[in-house]
Amino acid sequence: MTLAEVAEAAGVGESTVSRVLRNHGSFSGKTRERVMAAVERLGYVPNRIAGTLASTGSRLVAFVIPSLSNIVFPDVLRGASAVLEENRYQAVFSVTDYDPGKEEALAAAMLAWRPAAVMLAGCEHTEGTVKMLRASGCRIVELLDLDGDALDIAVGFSNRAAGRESAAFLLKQGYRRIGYVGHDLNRDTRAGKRFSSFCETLDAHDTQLVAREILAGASSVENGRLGLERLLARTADLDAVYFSNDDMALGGYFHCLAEGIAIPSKLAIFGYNGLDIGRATPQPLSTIRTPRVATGQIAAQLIVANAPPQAVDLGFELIEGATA
Amino acid sequence: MTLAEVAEAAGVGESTVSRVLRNHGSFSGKTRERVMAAVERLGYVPNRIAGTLASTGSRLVAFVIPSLSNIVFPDVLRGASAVLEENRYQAVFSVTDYDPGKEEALAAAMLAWRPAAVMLAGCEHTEGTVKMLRASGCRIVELLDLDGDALDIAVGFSNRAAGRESAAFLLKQGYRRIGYVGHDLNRDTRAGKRFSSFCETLDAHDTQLVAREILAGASSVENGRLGLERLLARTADLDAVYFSNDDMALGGYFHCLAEGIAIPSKLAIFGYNGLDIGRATPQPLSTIRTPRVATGQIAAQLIVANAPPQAVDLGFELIEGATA
DNA sequence: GTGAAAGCGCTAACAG
DNA sequence: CTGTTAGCGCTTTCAC
Repeated sequence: MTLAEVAEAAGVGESTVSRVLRNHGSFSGKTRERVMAAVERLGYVPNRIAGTLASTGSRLVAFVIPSLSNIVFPDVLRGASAVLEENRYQAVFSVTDYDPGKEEALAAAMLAWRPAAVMLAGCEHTEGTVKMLRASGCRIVELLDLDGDALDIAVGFSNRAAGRESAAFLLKQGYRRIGYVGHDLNRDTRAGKRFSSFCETLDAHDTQLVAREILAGASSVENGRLGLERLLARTADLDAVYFSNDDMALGGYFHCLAEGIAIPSKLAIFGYNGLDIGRATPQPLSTIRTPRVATGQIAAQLIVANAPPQAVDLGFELIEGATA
Repeated sequence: MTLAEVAEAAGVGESTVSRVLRNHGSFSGKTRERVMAAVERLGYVPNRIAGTLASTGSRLVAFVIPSLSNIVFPDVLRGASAVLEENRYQAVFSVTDYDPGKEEALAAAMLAWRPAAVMLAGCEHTEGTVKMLRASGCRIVELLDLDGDALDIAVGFSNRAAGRESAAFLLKQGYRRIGYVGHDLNRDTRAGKRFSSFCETLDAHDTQLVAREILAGASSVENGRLGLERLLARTADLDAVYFSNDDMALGGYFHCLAEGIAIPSKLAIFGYNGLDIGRATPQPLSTIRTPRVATGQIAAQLIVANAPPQAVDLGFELIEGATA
């Protein structure tokens, strides 16, 4: 079923059908009726592959994301896909597993589809990725990390600022024996940035991080629980623990519940992300809420509008729960 | 940058470049070297849009999923995308928000990209969707619900069986005053199936569901907590509550922790999905673990292998935690 | 307001 | 083993 067949059935030329279907250019009301009737009758579905090839720009938007397990990225996709669908754009994605080499390979594969934009997490990429992206001519959007130079458009917030504010908050609350439980920071560079600026802020207030426990692998509730258990086994006199994110923090929280460790009087817990679940726990989790869905929305809007290069800082919000 | 330019630079014909790049057909080692050198030098990235149009089948796989908030679907995507990436397929997706009408519209939009397969959640679709899908000639994969007639390929398990086994388990454990807390079942038809077969199983054992609380909107931890609170306010003497899924069940669990309701002696809690977080709570959650990632993997494998129509039952596993 | 024709960049016969 | 050629199904001038 092709456009030519529809044209034939409607008794008009191909270009007329094309104009009517895209509602672009001029045609009479009667022509429109006849074309639409034929389309309906034949059950014609335009071929966007052919359309994209023939026209200049595509309406594909490519997402190259580190993970689908970490709810952060589905949240971003969710925000973006709503906007893209409204504007007849199509989202395509692939998952790098936090591997910069894989990111490069997948970005290359994406570019082969000639997307209108490529959206990536963060601003740390291999040289090859950057070069390729730059050469591609398509729009580049870097998400969730404003601590670095943007290639084109960047939407998100500063992870360094998040780490800093977390430290400042814990200090303000009077905690001084602070520990850290995190996941693989080499891969998750945004968590790494939060951690290093957290430590710098402590230093600036003449406080040192007392102990840290870094778990291999991705962040998870189970790793958070295990991490805190290990940390406390080594260092008993902590008064607060900063976690790499809410998943980890929830694990720590559960450990305390299970062991009867009073929160926050005996031990304070602070996370990152502001997941909904943290507001439903017996004690609301103290954390930083990040604009994940909004990041996706804004990023998509900028692409749809073909906005000029820019960095959009959506900020974040410190949530003073009951755990710190 | 086109294939023609590469051919020119390498001093060979276009089809030769095409053959080398796809590693298909025959060519000499020297030709290969020369072509690859030119590709490298020019930074050529093949245009898959053109390639797809010219060849017969595409390597796009379209996912039309209800939600990205419910971790079930990112899990399925995760399993599928790993397999698809290995096989040089590309995943595209859109989100229906559990709206069958939107599913139809989005499926139509997907079909315009002439994907190799369309993957949908469940086997309940509008007549229009079914007709369109059938007419499209592309492979159809229905995921996570085997209780119905499959259009082509189906991968997942029986939600009715899950509801049945959940009820049987609670009865076996001696619970008789059983309640239910769920989210919008009209939209999430799979949760609806679990619930109805849960009730049927109780009936078959001369037990009636004592009370139910259905919350509008999507499942969430907060709704679970709120739902149990409301349910208990109306009906105090329950001994067990079945939740529409683990998110809801965790909310109920948190409510009990917060209110000092002893679990499971005073009230038992049973969920569905087997999320990892349920194993890290102070008491492991009793639930049914579903093969979400595997569903995506198998579905993708069947498409890549161009397998014949079939229904693949991956089953599920009842996890006897400490909450029921 | 409408149609004819020339591509978009690639693949797939088909000769050689 | 390699080059030539004819499309894939659509969009886009450009006449009419």
